[in-house]
Amino acid sequence: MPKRVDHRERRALIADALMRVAAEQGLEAVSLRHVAAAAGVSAGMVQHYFRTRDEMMTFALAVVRDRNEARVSRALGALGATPAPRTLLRTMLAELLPLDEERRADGRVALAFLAYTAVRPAVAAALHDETAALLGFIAGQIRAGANPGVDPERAAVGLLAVMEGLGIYLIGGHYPPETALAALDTQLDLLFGPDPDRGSGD
Amino acid sequence: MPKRVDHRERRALIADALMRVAAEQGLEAVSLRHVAAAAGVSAGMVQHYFRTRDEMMTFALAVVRDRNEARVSRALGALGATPAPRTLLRTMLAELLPLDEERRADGRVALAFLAYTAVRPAVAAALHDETAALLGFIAGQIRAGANPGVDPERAAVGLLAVMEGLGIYLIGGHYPPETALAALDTQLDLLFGPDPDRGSGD
DNA sequence: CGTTTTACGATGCAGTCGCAACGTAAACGC
DNA sequence: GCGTTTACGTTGCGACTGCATCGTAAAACG
Repeated sequence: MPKRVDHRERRALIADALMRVAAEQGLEAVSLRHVAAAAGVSAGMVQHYFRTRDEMMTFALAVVRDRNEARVSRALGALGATPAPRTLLRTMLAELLPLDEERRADGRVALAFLAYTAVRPAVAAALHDETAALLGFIAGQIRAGANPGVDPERAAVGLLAVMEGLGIYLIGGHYPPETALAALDTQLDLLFGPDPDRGSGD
Repeated sequence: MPKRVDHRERRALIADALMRVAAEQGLEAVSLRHVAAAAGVSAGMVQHYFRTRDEMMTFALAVVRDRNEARVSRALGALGATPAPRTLLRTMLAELLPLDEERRADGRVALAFLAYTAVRPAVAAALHDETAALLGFIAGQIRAGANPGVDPERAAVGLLAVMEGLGIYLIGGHYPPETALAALDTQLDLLFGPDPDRGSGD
């Protein structure tokens, strides 16, 4: 048994198991023993890499955020340089929507963490900056390309809220992915005017 | 000690304590003993009115929904007969937003239940009809008063998602109530055109 | 009056929890 | 070579969990 192991790899392995447990049974089912079992390792090993459950949770929360960030930057990277603002926003927001089962699973975990942080203000504070930055970015894109007369800051808040809300309802299975995408495009139509690349309807 | 007590009253009392616990510490802190302590009664009494924890949870979930419904119908009732669609929607959606601490507390509980039902599909199914009905109602209002060219169904999905998303960010404290209200009004502006009753800005 | 029903409070039990403590085997530093 | 460090696996403890059970007091019913 080698003495030197990659800590990051092990922690990622465990966090992965944690997210599987959380996605299937919720955060309250996330215990040392459950996560260890899901990862196929001993409880002692989990304890070796995360000294407390809180530490494990915090790490997993960071993983969730990193995954989303990676998804977005990958999607945006495939877009080529200087895409149109509308295209950029649509790509980014659609990527953040839980449209397939993989993202739905991640979405369930993210939702669980949302409720988790809602009663732990100290943890939640770390997310404010992220939202503010995202809002600023979206506002910039809107300013660059949207109809005159729309307030970029306000429209950005609305657009991000649409994405978040659509995600919630998708996770709950209240409507199919197509409905969410249609609503997203409708929202973009409202801000940018009808998309010339798409028939104004379906 | 009277033999005859109002079961509904007792259950409401307990559910109220449950919601206080859930709002402050999350659903995972909701245990027989905690709820009993918060309600100032014995654990045995809680067990007398709710035979299982699940039964208690289900009841509390219903209470959350009833509260929102009551809030909305009260707000709409104060609006007089046949209000303008835009006014009606704005009143309804603003009422559902967690703008004050009372609604924020309820919102935290609702968010916790959202994550709770996300891993209990059977419970979640009951919410689909509610969303569908709400969507239908909103679409009707949009059809009645919005700009021509907007698809009522799609716009309804977007509008409801905006409300939900704004609520999430408000609960997280990502921005103040005014920002959320401004975004809501901006959204309504997009659908109905600028509100003549309000200066197109602040 | 007595009996039944309702409304609890108290206790106990099996299971799970986080976490500390301990033991051990393997690799590195010397 | 040997001691130290790292990487675990195992065990156990105290606290908590949901829930069943039991006892009891009081009101309703006959």
